[in-house]
Amino acid sequence: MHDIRLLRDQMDHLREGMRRRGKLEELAPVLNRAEFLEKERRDAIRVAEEAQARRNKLSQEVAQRRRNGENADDLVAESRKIGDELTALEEKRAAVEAEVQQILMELPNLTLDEVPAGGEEANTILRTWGTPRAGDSGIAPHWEVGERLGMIDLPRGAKISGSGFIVYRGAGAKLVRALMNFMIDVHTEEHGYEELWVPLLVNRATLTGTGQLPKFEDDMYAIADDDLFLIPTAEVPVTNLYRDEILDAGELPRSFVAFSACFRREAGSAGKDTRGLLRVHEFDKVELVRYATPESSRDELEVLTAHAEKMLQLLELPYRVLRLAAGDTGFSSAMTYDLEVFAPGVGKWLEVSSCSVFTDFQARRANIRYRTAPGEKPRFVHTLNGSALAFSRIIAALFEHHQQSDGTITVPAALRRYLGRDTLG
RNA sequence: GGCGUGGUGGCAGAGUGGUUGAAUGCACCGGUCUUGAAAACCGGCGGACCCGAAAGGGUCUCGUGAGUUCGAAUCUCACCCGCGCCGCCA
Repeated sequence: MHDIRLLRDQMDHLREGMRRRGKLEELAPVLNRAEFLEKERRDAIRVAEEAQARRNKLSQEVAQRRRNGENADDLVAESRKIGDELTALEEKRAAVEAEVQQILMELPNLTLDEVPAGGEEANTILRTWGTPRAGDSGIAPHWEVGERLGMIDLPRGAKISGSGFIVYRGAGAKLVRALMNFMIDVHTEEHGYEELWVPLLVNRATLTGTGQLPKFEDDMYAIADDDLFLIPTAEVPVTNLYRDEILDAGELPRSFVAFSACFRREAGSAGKDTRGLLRVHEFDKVELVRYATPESSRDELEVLTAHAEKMLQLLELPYRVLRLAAGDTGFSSAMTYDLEVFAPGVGKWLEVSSCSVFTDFQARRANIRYRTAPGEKPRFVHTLNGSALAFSRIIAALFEHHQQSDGTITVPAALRRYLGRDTLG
């Protein structure tokens, strides 16, 4: 969420930000409305507070007179009149505030200056690591390998839950467990992250904090009876860990790693990547989250991204790093790098990580602050997160990139001790 | 799920309708003292918002939201959360 003060003195900045995301046309009327409402809001506050101040004074005089045994009926009558005024003023203030708040909650974050304007076509490849295998060299797609080797069972996943739900079995199931331990171990032991294990069901306040609500309710699985939602990513519970708290400057930066299942309805994506493991409703992921100061957050994005890249290097999977253009950058993010790994069986680059800095956008929503020094005013922290990594697509890439001509799969060295073998199949 | 009980500032803990944003203690910050530190003493010390160039002034905030009242931390109702016991349960 943006600072409401932007509506007073930085409307141009706000409009420019929306333009870079390609949303100005859509949002211009909303921005104008918000600018007007913010003026109304402050006006209503001022008038109401003046009335309240008058009433408070009268109440004290009433108390004073009563103590002296004097009559105060006239003051009481006047005070009551102010009370009626206040009720009306409050109503107006609440209505205006609710509307401006609603608008503010649904405006995407401003991207950093270095983020190019434009949509997906304006994304740029920053660097590539490793050598992708040719996509036409007879490499079987991961679902064929997985089924042939008895490691994934898509028909039964569909039977149990529906399409887009996977059953891993045998060495495939163990691979999931191995990936989890491997990734968490590297991040805790080599990158200094604190390990967390978090709830998969969260409440509305939590989802509002990270930006999924109110705008993206339809993208999530909901438990209506309890007003809870299945998390789309561990970012949600982890970032909200310190919601409504004030940290000491000495505690920053803080970094957390958490494994979780992730649930996505993928509303509106019917027909895309329907085969195999590429786009599913439930997948597993190891997520990194960092809390940083505003001064360091930009640099921390590089650190975070390097940590995610490290995992791909250890898994010996060729990948490329994309700088997303403003229009392709997520709602809450100010700048995002996507990591894409090449899967030669399907001949596609697969997004396996998205590393973002959110500036104070999430922190303001979630009210996560820190104090630079004792006695100083609290400031909002900056939050970052990135997948490191998303399992199902990584498994697809492992099955395809490390596929041998005899149909077996070579296990990357770093993963062998977790899996207990160096070949699958 | 049932019954009971409780939610006050960073923590502990007073306060049951009127100068209470809130005693007191601890913690924290500044100062005096000290070679230095500790102790002692003095002072300060929640957050959000509005007006203002600033100085400063004002409003809100005692789990959340409604209500009673001229006036609510204090009274009423609903909800949320904690704790205890019972029930159920991986």
